[in-house]
Amino acid sequence: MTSHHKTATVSIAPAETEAFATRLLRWFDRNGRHDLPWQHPRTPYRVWLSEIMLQQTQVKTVIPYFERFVAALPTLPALAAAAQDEVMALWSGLGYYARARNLQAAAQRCVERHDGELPRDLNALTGLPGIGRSTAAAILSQAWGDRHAILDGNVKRVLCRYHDIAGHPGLPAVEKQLWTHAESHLPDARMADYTQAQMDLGATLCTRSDPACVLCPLQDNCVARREGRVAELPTARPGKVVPQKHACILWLENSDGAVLMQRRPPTGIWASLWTLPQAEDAAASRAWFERALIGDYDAAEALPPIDHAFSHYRLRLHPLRLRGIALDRRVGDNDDLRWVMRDEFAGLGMPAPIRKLLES
DNA sequence: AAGTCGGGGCC
DNA sequence: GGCCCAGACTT
Repeated sequence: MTSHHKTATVSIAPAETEAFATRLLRWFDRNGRHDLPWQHPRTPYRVWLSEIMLQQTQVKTVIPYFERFVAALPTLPALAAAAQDEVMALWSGLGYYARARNLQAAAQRCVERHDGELPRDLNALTGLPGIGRSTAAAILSQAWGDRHAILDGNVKRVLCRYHDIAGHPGLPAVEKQLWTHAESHLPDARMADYTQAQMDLGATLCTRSDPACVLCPLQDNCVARREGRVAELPTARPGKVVPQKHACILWLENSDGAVLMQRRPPTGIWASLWTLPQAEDAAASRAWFERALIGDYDAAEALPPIDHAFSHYRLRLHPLRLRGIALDRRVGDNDDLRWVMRDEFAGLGMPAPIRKLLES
């Protein structure tokens, strides 16, 4: 523990509190992002969708997904009424697929209990699946201008530096302290702009590496800047060893050229997505094949392995390709296992590495 | 408090 | 290659 580390008790001078929001808003008017897709029009549904997509995902990545999603499902009731496969297909490639399932479940609950609209209330929003405290605050402030603090990755980074707070921001004790600071800086007006301004500052100036402090509207009061500690804040997440896992996947085609695909279970990795039949090892792969299919397993062509990295483990997929296969009549084509033609791929939610393999 | 959940951007 | 990103949820 270093001497500069702050305790949980904080006190903010009123002048400094005012300076934070005032300077940030003045900077935002000239230098903020005013042309993001969800800002025009800035409806509650579009703000909500953008906030969910932006969880752990950069703006640049989200934009094309957002445009495609709102074009297909332009309103909350449309999302609620859509087929789950359509929602998953629209999300396919974005990752963290629980976000998509929670999004639709929340939409359906809004139709049932909130007259088809997003509730304008922090606790009601937090009670919906996929919406936590920060996302609820971001929705309320941007959609209606309500006065709530957010605390996302951008704000955490800015506040850790501005107040010189050490310790990984994901730790509950540090996070609690950051919430206190975030609440203390709130302006009395312009909440939508203020919320966007914080994110813009974190995304464009107060970046993780090589921040542009000389351009920062908060540089005069930034403690880390004054103390020369900007580069070491926020404190990095403690490292962890990620395990390496393996799996065999079967790329099977029938005489029509259709590919056999399987829907994954509703929980766990790639939940509810369509993927190639997968087994833990070669023996299990062969056993499944011989139980379900008619064909010569030993004639399969081994394709180069595919390496895929998750946050908490690495996966090496070993594909086997085999053509001219038929399903055993006792197994049959059903809701969770079916032959898919190439022109149907776009309509199915598939893990990114599987889609890449099939479309290569 | 720690683990589970993707995929891509960027160094 | 590693680390992180407009986090939430489960255990």
